[in-house]
Amino acid sequence: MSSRREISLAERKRQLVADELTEAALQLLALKGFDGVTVDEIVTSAGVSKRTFFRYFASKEDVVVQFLADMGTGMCAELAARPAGELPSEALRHTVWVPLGECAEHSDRALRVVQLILRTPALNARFLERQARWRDDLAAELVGRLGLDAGAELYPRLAAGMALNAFDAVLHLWSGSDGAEDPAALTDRAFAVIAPALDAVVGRG
Amino acid sequence: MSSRREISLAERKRQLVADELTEAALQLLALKGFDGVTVDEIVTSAGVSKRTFFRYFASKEDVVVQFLADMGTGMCAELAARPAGELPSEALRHTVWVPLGECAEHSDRALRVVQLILRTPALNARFLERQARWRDDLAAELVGRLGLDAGAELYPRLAAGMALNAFDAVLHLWSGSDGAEDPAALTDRAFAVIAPALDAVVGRG
DNA sequence: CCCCTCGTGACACCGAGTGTCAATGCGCTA
DNA sequence: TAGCGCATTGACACTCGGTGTCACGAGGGG
Repeated sequence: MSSRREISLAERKRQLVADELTEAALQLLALKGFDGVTVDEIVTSAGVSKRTFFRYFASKEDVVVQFLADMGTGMCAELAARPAGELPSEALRHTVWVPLGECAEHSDRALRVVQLILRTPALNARFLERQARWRDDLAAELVGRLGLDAGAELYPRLAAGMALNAFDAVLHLWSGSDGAEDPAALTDRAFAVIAPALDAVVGRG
Repeated sequence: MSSRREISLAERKRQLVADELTEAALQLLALKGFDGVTVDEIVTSAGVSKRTFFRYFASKEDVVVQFLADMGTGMCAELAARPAGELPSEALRHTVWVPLGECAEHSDRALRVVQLILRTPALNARFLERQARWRDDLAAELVGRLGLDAGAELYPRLAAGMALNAFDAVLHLWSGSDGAEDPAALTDRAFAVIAPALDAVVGRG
């Protein structure tokens, strides 16, 4: 009977350590910048060993970028959940709004993290890597969604790329304005620009 | 009178060392993969010290990505050189074709390098970083080109992003097909998809 | 009560990247 | 031709990110 509890307990312990680590890391990184903080400082502040840090995060960048990990899966799930008949531009706009809405919600912490990521080359690179993975997932979802044959590999990839491109632009403008700009309005304006390309395919076939 | 010659000689020596380094690196990397080769192996093969390597390249990734360095400046120059009245989709299609055409030209070496970059996460990340810089440059060029005011920051960024997105998609398909796909045809098809969004702005104002 | 497993810390180690300094080569000038 | 100045290089030590290994302790099951 303890197997369920044991797993749950272990899971909670893991989560506890992970939270402690991210908390310590985010505080130090926001204070001294990404390159100004060593992993040893982080683990000393969190009270664990360096080896343990790398058991929880694959790299020093990961402790920041992991913060946005579930956004990708959330986006893909949202796209899968959109009604079948919806226009691509509408479906993708809602899809991209999932992580953006989260940012707007806890704008206090999210803004600092996003600004740290966008102004730190190493973090930005990791972020772009992650976006590339999201794009592939969204493209695959689009193929199934629109019933395209496997030969038409160009449109889904471009459509997913355009959506994430809009996502990226909104994030930059929001971060650059220190949160003054409204993400929802920016998203609407961005999708107004790209919608003609997104929806042209349904008009042609 | 020797100042010109001296500079020229020094320049040529620098170029010689750089070429030797990239040559040795590319050969080893193509053979054993990015993570399977250390910088020490490269410099031993090239006959210089490790310190010298890092005087020529900022990082181990750079020795590969630098291979595509002038592509960015070439693209920006091409966009600046396009006729003023040209539609954005046309101007950007020619812009993106500059690096693609180079790839198609020396497809033997370019293909191996591109494949190495796209399948190596660390190299891919650097490549995406570089693309982000290109996107900013292209966006700035578009602002001047279309006479947009500084307030409309959304369209130029999205347009440049879409163009580079198409560039990236073409590169992936070309690389994934081992060079079998025709880059020119892929580029045309990709821009046929995104053109409605690219040119909508001139129809509206 | 013993065993087994899992998480952790400690330690050594590798590889990327940097700072520093001495030596070398080369053009220039007296 | 001798000497000066500048740029490039090699050698070395060092920091830091990241990994492999092992021994230890806690906790749970037989």
